[in-house]
This record gives sequence, C-alpha cells and structure tokens, in this order.
Amino acid sequence: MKVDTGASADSQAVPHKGRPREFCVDAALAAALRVFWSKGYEGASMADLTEAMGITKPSLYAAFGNKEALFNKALDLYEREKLDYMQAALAAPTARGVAERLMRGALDMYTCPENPNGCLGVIASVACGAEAECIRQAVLERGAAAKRAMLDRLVRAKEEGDFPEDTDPEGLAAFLMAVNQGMSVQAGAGATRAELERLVETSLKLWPGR
Amino acid sequence: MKVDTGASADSQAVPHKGRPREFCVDAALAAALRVFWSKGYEGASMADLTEAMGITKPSLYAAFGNKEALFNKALDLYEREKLDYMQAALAAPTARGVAERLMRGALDMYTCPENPNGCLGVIASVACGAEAECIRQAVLERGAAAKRAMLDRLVRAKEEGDFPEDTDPEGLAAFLMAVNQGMSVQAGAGATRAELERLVETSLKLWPGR
DNA sequence: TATATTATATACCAGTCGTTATGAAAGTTG
DNA sequence: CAACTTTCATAACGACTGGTATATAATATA
Repeated sequence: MKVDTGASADSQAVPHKGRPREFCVDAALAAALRVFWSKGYEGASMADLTEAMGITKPSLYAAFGNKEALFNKALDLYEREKLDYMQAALAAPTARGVAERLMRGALDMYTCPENPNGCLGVIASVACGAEAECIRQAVLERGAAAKRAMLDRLVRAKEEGDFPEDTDPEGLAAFLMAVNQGMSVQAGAGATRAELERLVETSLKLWPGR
Repeated sequence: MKVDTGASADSQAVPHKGRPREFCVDAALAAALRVFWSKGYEGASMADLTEAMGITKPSLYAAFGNKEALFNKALDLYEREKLDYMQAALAAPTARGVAERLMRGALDMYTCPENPNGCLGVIASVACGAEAECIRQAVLERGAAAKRAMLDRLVRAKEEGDFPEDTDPEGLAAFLMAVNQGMSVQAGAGATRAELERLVETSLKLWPGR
C-alpha cells in the first residue's frame, strides 16, 4: 500500500525533478468517477478505467495507488461536486424547505444528461459483493453520516415548530433518504425526468408541516 | 444453448432412462437464488453457485443451461415465493389498504432473517454492468410490470373515491415504488427492523385518502 | 448380460481480473 | 556532458472467470 501522493493539488505549480507526467490528474480522476458511477466498483475493470482516463495501468497505479484508493478519491470528488445539494438542503430555513431543496437537487442531479444514471452511493453500496467489503463499508459510512445530519436538522425543525406534535423526525429522515434512494433506483432504471418530477411533486405534497 | 429440460416439475414421478441425478433441482435452485440475492448476478461466481448448490459445474450446466438461464429461473422463483405480498397488496379494498399491505409486506420480506438483505430486483438492476445487459433488461421489465399494475390499481382507487380530487395516481405509484426501493437499499445497508418500521409508519401516516 | 442413456467427477480451455517487473524515455541537477 | 529521478509503454504475473471435453459410474431397457 503506497502512501498518498497528494495528487489532488495541481502539480504544475513547482517543476518536479524527474520526467513530468503527461496527463492531468484531476481530469483523469473525473474520468474514473464517471466509470465507477456508470458500472459500480467491481463492474469497473482496470481496462475500463485506464481507457476512459487515457493512461496506462502503471501510470494509474503510480498516481493513485490501486483500484480501491482510486475509488475512494473518486468518491471524495463525487461527494464534493455532486452531493453539494445535500448541504444546501440542510441550510434551508424550514423543514419543508429542506425536503424541497433535497428532492429538487436530487432530481436535477439524477436527470442531468452529463451524469451517469443514479447515485454512486446507492450503486456502490448495493453492487458490492465479496472482497470489496471495505469499499461497501466506506460508502455506507458516508450514507450514515448524511442521514445523521438530516436527522439532526429535522430534530431542530421540530423544536422550531415546523412539524405537528405527533411527527417522528427519525421516521421522516428515513423517509427522505428512502425517496432519494428510490429516485436513484428509478433513474438508474431509465425513468424519464417527467416521471421523477411527478414523484418529487407527490412526495412534497405529502410532506407534513411547514 | 440447450433446450429447457422442464426441471421445475418434480422429476421423481416417472423413472428416467439413464443414471438418475443425485440432487434435488428445486433445492439447488433455491440455493442459487440465495446466492444471486446476496451477491447480485455478476457478483455470484459459478464457484459460489456450485458450492452453495452442492453440485459440480457440469451438473449445473446440464440441469439449468448456463448462468443466465439459472438466474432467470431463480428470478421466477423469487417472484413467485418472495413477491407474493405485491399481489396481496393489490387485492386490498382501498388504496390505503394497498399501501399498507405493500409496505408491511415489504418490511416483513426485508427483515426476515431467512432472507438475504434487500430486494433481488433492485440488486440485480443496479449491479448489472457491461455484458449482462439482457439480465438487467429482464429485471427492469418485471419492475415496470409491477409499477404498471400498481398504477392501474391506484387509478381505479381514485375512480372509487379513495383519494382527494387533486391526487396524481402516477405520482403515488412512483412514490410507493420509491419507498419500497428505499427500504430495500436501507435494508441492504444494514438498517434494523425498528428503523424500517418507523419508515413504514411515517410513510403510511403521510399517505392520502382512505 | 449387453447396450444405450444419463449424471457424475476431474481436469482443462481461452479469456479477463487486479497488479507489477522491466527497461526505455524525458525531464532536472551536478 | 554525465548522473539522478520520475514517468512511460510493453509485457507479463498468478488467480480467477464462465464454460467444456473426457472418461467413469449408475440406471433402464433389450
């Protein structure tokens, strides 16, 4: 297991000693993310990855360590660039605003033609068999953290009077995650944007309180 | 590609000509289902399958054709034995009864200790990369049929006055499927029965009409 | 008992998996 | 120019993939 090379920073600032690399690390990582996102962790072969990234296998191993390390960095990138709607949702003033921003953000994410279909977290957590258990655990960890953040936000919302008295914030947090995960599955199954919009509108209409 | 041997019927009724097989086809298929259910289509290797089924590879190929045919038969078995709560739900007298039976049936299915975690349909449709596209299509086909049946049922429910006037049956059908898929994802992620119960109770409380 | 038919077990196929050893190429530094 | 360092491309590694050829064992039929 190699140490992290700190590849995320742009390496063009200070000229290195040896032969300079001929590819952009960030662009290669973005390409790798697309592959993992499309095919899952185990479904993405090194041949798929190197072809999409435009580099050879030794270059990949030198720059990113191994497949698992590459996936984790791709997962970081995914969370940073594609899951920003989550934090934006949590910042909404009311619980209804949280739900609305979350669902509409997810809708835009899932239906953006630039993106592969579905949610990388769902794909990787569901499609992880056998020896890639640590990958699964890493993905589940992030999902659990997201749910915890949502739960905290909804608990606060209840204290602020956003819900009727008999509302269960834990149930609602699980509910929001479930609708989001369901959207991911249906998007992966080829649902149209119009179909997902109806799902979002229906879910928001059912959402309780303000 | 061999022709179907009609292995579903119990072959002990009439003695065959050659050497009799030493394993029960139905039991082997049930074992194969558990493997596919746990690991997905591509995640389940022939070695996994033969070991769980207690037979050798040539026996498997002779009895079931190949991996794809085996999966399709396992999928039939799954739908027949594990998805019966779907039809039971559709037979409920009111839309609320449909939602209730569906969610509680799914809850029981996902939390039964005998079963692997999650829904085989979700697992196989999400975790199908590359060349197993026909498997994915077959699974998606069944999911689409299930949603269509649900939509028909909810349209009828609206005609029967189970919903407020401004209710969108299509959105509600997608909603029911989404909650179910979300339950599958969360069950696969290791959610406890108590957590899923709260999700079900919350969703049912939000369900509109009677 | 002899023959036909089917299932079994062993070993093997070509291909792919993730990973790495090897040597040449391309830079910086003395 | 000659070290030195790092990346490059080629090729290979052992392990595993889905799928079979072959030979033997077990039954029914004649």
